[in-house]
Amino acid sequence: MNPLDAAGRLVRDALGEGEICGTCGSRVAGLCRPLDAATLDDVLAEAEHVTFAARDHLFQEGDKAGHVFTLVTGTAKLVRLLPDGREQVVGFRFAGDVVGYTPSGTYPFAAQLLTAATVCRLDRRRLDSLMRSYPALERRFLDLCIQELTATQDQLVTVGRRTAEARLAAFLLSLAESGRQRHLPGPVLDMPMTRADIADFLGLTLETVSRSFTAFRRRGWIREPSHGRVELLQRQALTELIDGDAD
Amino acid sequence: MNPLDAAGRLVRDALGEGEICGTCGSRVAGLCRPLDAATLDDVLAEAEHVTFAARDHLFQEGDKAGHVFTLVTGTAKLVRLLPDGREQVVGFRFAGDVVGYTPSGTYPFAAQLLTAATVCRLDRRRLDSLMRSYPALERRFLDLCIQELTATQDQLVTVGRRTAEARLAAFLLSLAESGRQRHLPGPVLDMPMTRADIADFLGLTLETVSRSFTAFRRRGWIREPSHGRVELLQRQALTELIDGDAD
DNA sequence: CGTGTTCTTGATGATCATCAAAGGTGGTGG
DNA sequence: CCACCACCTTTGATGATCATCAAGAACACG
Repeated sequence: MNPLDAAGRLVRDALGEGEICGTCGSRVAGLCRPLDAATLDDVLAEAEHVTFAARDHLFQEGDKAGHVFTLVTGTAKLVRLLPDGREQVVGFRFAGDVVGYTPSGTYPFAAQLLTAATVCRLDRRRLDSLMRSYPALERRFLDLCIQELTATQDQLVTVGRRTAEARLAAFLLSLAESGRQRHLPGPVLDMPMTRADIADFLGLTLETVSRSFTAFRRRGWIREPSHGRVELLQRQALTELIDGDAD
Repeated sequence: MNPLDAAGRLVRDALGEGEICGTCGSRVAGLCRPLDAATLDDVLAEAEHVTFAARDHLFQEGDKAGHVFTLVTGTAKLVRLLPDGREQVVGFRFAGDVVGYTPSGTYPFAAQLLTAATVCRLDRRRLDSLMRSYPALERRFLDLCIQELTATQDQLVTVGRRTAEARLAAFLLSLAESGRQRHLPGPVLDMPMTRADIADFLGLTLETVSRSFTAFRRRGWIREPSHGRVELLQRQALTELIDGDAD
């Protein structure tokens, strides 16, 4: 299970890819797909299409949960804050993923963009009434949520029981899996997150992450052709590190 | 958020407590409450009432997900296995909690009992057809799942960013919160898990957990009147450890 | 071209894992 | 009822992993 994007991916897979959104001209949000054409129009009339700059927040932890977002382009991190100001990244979200659905009144984490992005934003009350009309939509969210729960449990295993290098290996492989799920071809992966973001995701310091990257590079396991990109040259080695370095 | 039992607790809170199950004579499973009397009878006719011994498994990781369980009495741990045989405990479940709902075909983790237990077991297909008839039931599961997701994210923060003692403090406080939610009065908490179970939950070794318990005892923060019980004498100190020791 | 951010690398030390052994507790059967 | 045994817990000694502190290099951006 891929801790990075199981949630969004599930919707995407279940709903099909590559659809063109009648309203915003980009790939249809995972949310809309199970609706018939008339209702789809209805929903999309309500959905706003907004652009954000890198580092903007879609919402802060504790904000009133007024919207559900779908990333059309760009990447975001989901962050929980600690009392002392440090952060734990609880997940990353990519183009096509749904962000910010919660039945409670406030968001339990912040969503901050790593890149400039365009999002489809749907009013929360509108979605709730849609869910009442279309139980299939609710079912979709349940499936999505359980996938995400499973992914978070996987991440708990990684953070709780693996060495620094094994954690990074798990991260890189999940990043590759995430790209594969989005049908992104080619061996080179986009990696818009900084070493600090990765460290906050893996429960490490940025120095340790950097050293692990260096180690992988020196061993010829990965290549970084440019800033923000990686290529996995020895997946087998990364996999063995995860399975074996656990003891 | 309490990582121990948010899932079960939510259902319990939403559905009320202390109901007597017409079929099994014990507190009604959270699942059944939103149903009208006729349907409730219908469901309970299908539910089996089973007893297990301590250390029995309700199911193993990867088993076909044939049933949903509600703990009537007893405590269970939810466990993911690593390739080398070590475990990560992803949660604990107490009387009244629901265990083992997953939309996928197999359980993503094992559920092993810490104590002897009685459970209400409901066939998965039966539940699915019920959910089709009663969207409110599905909604219940969605709320429950998001609560559990939030709890798991909290646990990720604890395991990823806190010291050994702060992790144990967080565990003890969540145990107390869990007892409070179940309306268990009195200052002394049941703690049926071993040091090894706690270690596997917190991403530590059992020795480190034991040393932290000893440290708390010496400082007068906790008391263990007997095996399997704790009393928190200085919650304030435990809370400050969590908030402050994070840096 | 300069400035701020990110990344790398090194030196040092703290936290926690590991290895080891002994004391405690509960359960079982003689 | 006692004794034995398995399991759990505690405590100590040692060392590895990773955090911290520090400084310089590479890079992006204006």
